[in-house]
Amino acid sequence: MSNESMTIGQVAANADVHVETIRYYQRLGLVAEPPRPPGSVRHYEAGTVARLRFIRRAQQLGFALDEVRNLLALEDGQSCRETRNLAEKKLEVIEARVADLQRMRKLLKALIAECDSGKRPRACPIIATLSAAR
Amino acid sequence: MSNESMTIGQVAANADVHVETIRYYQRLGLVAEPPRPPGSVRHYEAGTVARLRFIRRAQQLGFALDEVRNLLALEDGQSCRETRNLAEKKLEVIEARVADLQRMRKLLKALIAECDSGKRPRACPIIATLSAAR
DNA sequence: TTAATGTCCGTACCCCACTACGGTGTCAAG
DNA sequence: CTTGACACCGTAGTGGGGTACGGACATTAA
Repeated sequence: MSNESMTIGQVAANADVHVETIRYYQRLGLVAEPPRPPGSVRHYEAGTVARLRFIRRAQQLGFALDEVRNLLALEDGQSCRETRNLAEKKLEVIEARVADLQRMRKLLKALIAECDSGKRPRACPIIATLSAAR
Repeated sequence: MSNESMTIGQVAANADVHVETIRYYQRLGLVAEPPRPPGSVRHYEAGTVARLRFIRRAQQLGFALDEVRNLLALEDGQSCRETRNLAEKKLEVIEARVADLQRMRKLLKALIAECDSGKRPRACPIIATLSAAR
């Protein structure tokens, strides 16, 4: 199934992306476009599937395609330090986002509880609190 | 500075968004467009600034404008019970988002730590992990 | 050998969240 | 009362990340 040579459709099925997405990535230079044998279709090696999975995973980690391009560039360069730095920056972004969400979550929970207690003023106090300048 | 009546430019400066963004939100119905006095410009009350800050904040938390619209409905809503239910749904959304981010965070942290441990085989563990078949 | 399915390729289109442009109207300082 | 910044308004363009379309060619199952 994932032998030496696959069609783009087989690659797509294996990597769980659409054919058009592969072509899109080729246009962006994230995936190589193998030469087309005259009078035939392009043949892809199994490594392409791994590369596509790499892209998907990196995206799931919050990397934009532009950042993924950098990660892919490091794949050959074996520069672990640079890769680590990219990952660390991403980690900071994610942690800040989590902290923000946790604050909002806490607030929502408290406000829902307050709603339930019935001892609220006239208007629902939820957004009044959420809207407060931080 | 944030008195009774402000121009759209003052609102924008206070909320740290562009004037055009306010107009865009008005087109989307996220922000009300006050009546235009004949032969004059529109006047905004200070609450608009809070509303814009709320939108920005919710966006930073990863809510799309469409979801923000629902959040804002809490503010505009009259029925406390409905409001409470919306809040509870949003709480679920937030908790799911936190869980997602925590997964990313954990993975990234582990990978960074592995990088730092120096006992890495040959290749960068981050690249190796991203490359691995799922 | 022929019909169905898949590939190739360019171009166009989609959604989202803005951002820019350009012409006219309003306002306030000098 | 002019000048320059700002407001108004419609329309168009941008960037990210794809998705859809359509005609010509290739491959495969029947």
